[in-house]
Amino acid sequence: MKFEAVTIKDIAKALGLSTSTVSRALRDSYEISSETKQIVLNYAQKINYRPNPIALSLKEKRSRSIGVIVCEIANSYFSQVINGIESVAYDRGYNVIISQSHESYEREVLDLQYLASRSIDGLIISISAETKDFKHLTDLHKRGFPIVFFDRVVDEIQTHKVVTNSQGAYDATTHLIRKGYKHIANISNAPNLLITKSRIEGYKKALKDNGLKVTEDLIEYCPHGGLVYEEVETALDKLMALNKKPDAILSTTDKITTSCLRYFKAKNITIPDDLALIGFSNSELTELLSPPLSIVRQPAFKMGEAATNFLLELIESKRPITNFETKIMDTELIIRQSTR
Amino acid sequence: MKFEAVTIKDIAKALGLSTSTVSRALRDSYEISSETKQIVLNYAQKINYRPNPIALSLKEKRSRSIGVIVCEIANSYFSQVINGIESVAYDRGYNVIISQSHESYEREVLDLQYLASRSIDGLIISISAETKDFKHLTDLHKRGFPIVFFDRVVDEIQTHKVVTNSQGAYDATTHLIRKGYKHIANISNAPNLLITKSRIEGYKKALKDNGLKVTEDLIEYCPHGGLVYEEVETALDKLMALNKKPDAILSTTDKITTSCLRYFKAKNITIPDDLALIGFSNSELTELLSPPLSIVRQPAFKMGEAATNFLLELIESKRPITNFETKIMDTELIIRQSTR
DNA sequence: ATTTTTTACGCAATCGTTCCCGATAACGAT
DNA sequence: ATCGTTATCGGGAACGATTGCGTAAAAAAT
Repeated sequence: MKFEAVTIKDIAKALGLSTSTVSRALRDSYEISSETKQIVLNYAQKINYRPNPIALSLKEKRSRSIGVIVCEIANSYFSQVINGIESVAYDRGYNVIISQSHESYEREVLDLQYLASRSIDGLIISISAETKDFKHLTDLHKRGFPIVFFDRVVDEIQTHKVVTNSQGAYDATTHLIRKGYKHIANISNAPNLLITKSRIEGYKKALKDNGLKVTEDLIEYCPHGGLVYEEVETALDKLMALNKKPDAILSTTDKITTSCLRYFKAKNITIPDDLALIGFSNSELTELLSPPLSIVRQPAFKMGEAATNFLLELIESKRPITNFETKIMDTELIIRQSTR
Repeated sequence: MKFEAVTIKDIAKALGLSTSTVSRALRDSYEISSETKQIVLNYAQKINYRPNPIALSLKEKRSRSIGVIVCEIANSYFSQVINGIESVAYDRGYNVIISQSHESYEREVLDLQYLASRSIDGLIISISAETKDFKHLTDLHKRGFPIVFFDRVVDEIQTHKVVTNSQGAYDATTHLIRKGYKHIANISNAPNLLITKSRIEGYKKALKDNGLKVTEDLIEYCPHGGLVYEEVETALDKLMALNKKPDAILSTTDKITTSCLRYFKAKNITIPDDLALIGFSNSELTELLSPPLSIVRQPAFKMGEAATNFLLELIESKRPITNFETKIMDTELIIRQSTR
């Protein structure tokens, strides 16, 4: 069942004009008499004419839509980022097409192929935890395709980026130390990711600044970003089996944080009595959890806005941009009962 | 900065062929000799040719993309539905463009205008809580535009729909009654929505079936679907100010359920000792909440899949479909400690 | 050897829109 | 009366891809 819409030709035929005249009348060109304009405008209004965006895209070589690739939209952080992206895009007349990589490199490559063949004008991406090879991105980037990274960025590609700093992990760790915890474990995303490195760096620096030793055994990674519960379970099993068990845990992603909570609940480990827990999270439910969770919150919405502004600057710039910016945003530390 | 991609013309020119030959070679037409095919295929591969989907869309009068309008994607239920939509759409070679109404009628109309002018082949929508006038939808529908409703459907538009039945509210209410609660309040979405009516119907039927009286004072509505916390607060204030205070609460949307929890926490009302709470929710954190929440869970992912299959059937059907189906799906009752 | 068929390709229209050129008329200036 | 100017509009190419139709040469049939 096809849906036939009104075209400029229909108007032209009905009014006995040429398509050029109708087109110009609709665009309020000086070349068209005001009477003709009125006739065309009235008729277009009457039959509810809408320009065909596809024809326009073909002509203008731009689709006015941008692609977004994230691992999961059913994740508070990413859905908030997408809200930020959408709000800016909407204001500037762009469509947003969202794809999910589900933390799979293969799927990310497919998503990109799917989006990149000119149906989008630019891309905002947070790479999957699996992604170690960036050829799919560098290829596009080298050919001048506008890309902006956020959250999980790629170091070797020179473009605009939006990230949070290592201060969040630093502050969280410092907070734990001040509360008297001494064996602070860190459970993070895949080790190849820059945000993982950055957050572990913040964690380590806080330890050193407070005269505590860094123990590599206390650092665990989740290669799939905690998307599968079992990898968090394995990591925590290892931590809990240590001779010197941790007395506090810092988790550096949304998904891992709640998985930790699930684990401790299953094992009947009481927080914060047996163990303190603080984690990165953008969920709005953390204060309603048992116990209310101390968290590091990222300015997700603002990060989405910033990334989109960056991308639209790249897309709409007349000449190639070589002066790239990395926007580093502050996190917010919210102390509740899980670290008391 | 524009991004120039390879076209069929570039291949034709480079190989000294016509565009038709190249096109046919790429489509493996029988009219082209196997040697020519090989040459074209190799060259296309080498320069990484991708057909321009916009040109194809213009020619075929279809964009292979579908629009989705929901109130919020940062909502467990809707993000899970979107996952279901995406998985089917992806398999069938369709793009998904997501818009959020933020429970605003005005925004919903704008979103629709934005999407509908032929850049999408069909629409999957759950209308906003504010929407009482359906002209924007009926107009499109009358012109043969494929629309599928889910969750918040529109009665007067004849098309495929995907909903859950009133059994969820019935089961939840029955469960409360069995647990000995006698004054069960109901706090729901906007009264104009069909799902609100259906869920209240299930609630009332359960009361009657168990010999309890329906008290209209115990039913409260949130005109904005609980998107603003204050309306839930107002509703609960009213319920708590009743002479005969409720001893249990049934909330029928995700957002309202967690808002209830937030309210009771703020007021130091203990669940389930002071009051029992059961609510519709698709959040994965409900079992980690304080207390673990009894919930009615909707098969969100499956609903998204079903809606998409319906829509693609409408889109890809050769002749108009007049035999519309409403798929009614079962909810799942999960009992935890908030109703003990 | 001639006709017919097959093979393998090109031409040009098409989708809806814009925009570069022309074209035509009216009008004033010379 | 002729020319230049201006106002107003139409023709047609272009965007990238597909496809019906035409046609040359080669192959097959007569």
